[in-house]
Amino acid sequence: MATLEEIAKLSKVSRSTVSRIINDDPHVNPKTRKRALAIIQRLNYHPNVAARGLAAGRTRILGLVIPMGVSALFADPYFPILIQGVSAACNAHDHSVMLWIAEAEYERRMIRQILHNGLVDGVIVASNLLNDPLVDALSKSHIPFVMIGRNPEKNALSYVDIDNRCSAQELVEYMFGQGYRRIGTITGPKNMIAGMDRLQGYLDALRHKGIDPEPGLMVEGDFSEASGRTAMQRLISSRPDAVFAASDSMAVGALRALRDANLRVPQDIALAGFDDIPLAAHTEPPMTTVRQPIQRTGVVAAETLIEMIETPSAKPRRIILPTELVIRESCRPQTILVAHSHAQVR
Amino acid sequence: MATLEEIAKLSKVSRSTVSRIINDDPHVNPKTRKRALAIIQRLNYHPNVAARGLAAGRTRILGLVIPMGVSALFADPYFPILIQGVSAACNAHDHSVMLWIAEAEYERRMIRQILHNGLVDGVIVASNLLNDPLVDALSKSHIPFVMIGRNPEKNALSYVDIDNRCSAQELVEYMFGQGYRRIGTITGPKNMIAGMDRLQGYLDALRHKGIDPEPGLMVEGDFSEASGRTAMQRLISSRPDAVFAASDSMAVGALRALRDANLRVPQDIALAGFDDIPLAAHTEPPMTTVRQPIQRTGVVAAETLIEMIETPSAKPRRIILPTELVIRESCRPQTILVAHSHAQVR
DNA sequence: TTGTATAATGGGAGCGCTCCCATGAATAGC
DNA sequence: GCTATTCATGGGAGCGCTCCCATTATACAA
Repeated sequence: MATLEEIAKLSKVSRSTVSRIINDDPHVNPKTRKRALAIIQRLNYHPNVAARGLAAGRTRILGLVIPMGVSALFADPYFPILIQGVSAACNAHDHSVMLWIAEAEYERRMIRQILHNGLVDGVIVASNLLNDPLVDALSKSHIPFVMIGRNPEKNALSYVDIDNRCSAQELVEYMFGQGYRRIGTITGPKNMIAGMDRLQGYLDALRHKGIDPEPGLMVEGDFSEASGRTAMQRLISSRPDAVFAASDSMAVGALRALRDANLRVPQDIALAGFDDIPLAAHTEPPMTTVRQPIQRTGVVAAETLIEMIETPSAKPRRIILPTELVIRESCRPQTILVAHSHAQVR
Repeated sequence: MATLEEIAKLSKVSRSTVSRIINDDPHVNPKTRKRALAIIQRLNYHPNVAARGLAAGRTRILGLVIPMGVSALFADPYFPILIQGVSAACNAHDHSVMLWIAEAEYERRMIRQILHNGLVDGVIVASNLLNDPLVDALSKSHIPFVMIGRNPEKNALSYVDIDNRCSAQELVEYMFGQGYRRIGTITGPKNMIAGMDRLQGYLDALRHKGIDPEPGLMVEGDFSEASGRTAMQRLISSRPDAVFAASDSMAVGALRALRDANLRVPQDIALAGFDDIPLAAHTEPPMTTVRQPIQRTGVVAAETLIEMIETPSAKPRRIILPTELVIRESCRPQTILVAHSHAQVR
């Protein structure tokens, strides 16, 4: 494995000059640069990342932390797509990504490691939990980081998010617009911000319509398909004419519960989800939902973080990405049902 | 951020002694060790990974490379679960994982980076392509690596895999045992080893039964749901009484095609898949399939790699993990159909 | 010509660690 | 009691880079 010094010797210049060349320093004679570059190419030289990190304090590595309360989280394609976005952006900006899947068991050690081993230039925290100890530790440190999903208690931190509340409100108002009146909801878990925001959006829509929320029409789930199914089974007795599930996975579960109960969608009970996972377009009937730009979220988070690392400034960056209401057949009065329309509003 | 030297000063010993302590070297007086350990704890000291990597040539970081021909690969939960397995094993063995999602666009640069930047101690390659240039490059280097899925052309390399061929054969023979006679197959793509092996298993089962393969009963897919659907549409005209799809995702697509054609499963055409993704248990009817231990594959790959790094030896490790035939309702003659049985053989 | 910017380059120091060798103290063997 | 042996520890060198300062070469104005 070649070193700077070897390249220097072969190109008959000093170590320093070669260093300037590989770091795109303008203070190098073009002829010298060209000559050295040829040698670099020929020897397939790549600077040693560890040495670079040690000397410059910069590694071009971003940390990505994914929570892992339940391993079932990976049944949902959200995190895989997010990871892919982060990775793509890192590739494009010549960075690498270090992945930590946070198992509670190793959490404390992992936090210490992330904070103190000096390997990553910054961290993306895809934890949407309230009170994440990693976020606390990180904000006390000087390491740049961005969260995926904002935290209402820590509004002074950088984040990339969507407007869960407004998006949910918009969807539920669309459902009202379709003529549904008794709209129930399957919520996300209480300790997850996104879930609570979507519930707020649902409540906003009801209030707007002058309708009092009914406890029997609001059942808690945990974003999983299984929980959606159970929740729907309980909801049926309250006789809603439509149900808004706070995630597509739960909506799919709900769909199954309705099929088991021999109820037709949307004729007997209409259904809508949230996320627009790939499956949502292929359920029977296809699911009306809110598309959130998952991959884009990853890309923007990585790019924002790199920017923060390169041009440090005190002020946190708060980014809200737009969502899109996706209208399909699961939530449409029978009379205007057209086969597989993919019209989208907003 | 504390350094070794600082810890040394505070504990009134030398840098070397502290280094021995954090590396569990036995040649240290227990009292000295205890004293220094207290300081280390108090200052929350963690050795700098870059410095360590530079000095010792070992970083305790494993690289994980995932191919990314189609971004749709992530719709399938295979890779997420694999990643999780690798990550879990790394956590347990105090290693970290560097994730590279190989986009063709950056492939060459990525290969160089992996090989030459000296950051990872070893690499796990989850590419099941024939002729992966990364595998070529890696085998010319001295970097330890293991492949997920073996490569028939490079049998001298280390890998973790399942026996795709035998598992497929066993499944198809089970289908014959259920009384089906005209069994078709939807294969994986031609350049993927796992797909070709499963096709071989199908052919083995036919030969065993003395049945000549029929071109019209073998249609190529690409492991995706969409391709399964298309393939099934073409298969229908050949009038099979059962179809073996080389992945559950394709089986799900096939199921949709059959539903569209108003054919019942398993009464009109029986269906079986491969992988046992979570969805397979929840299709209508639930899917008969072969369960492969995906997470376990990741764990074993990581552990094997760590072992290879720690005790280098010339000989490659080849590991085949067991699979399990999972019998559900999609492939069972109507007469013996019982609701939601989860019996499993082998 | 002399002086003074400016460009191009070289070399030392040092990032935080590990590894090796040297040293001194304690213990054992005769 | 004196030399071997073991144990505990210290300090130098060096991993491959970046950063800073010094030096030399070149250009341009006075």
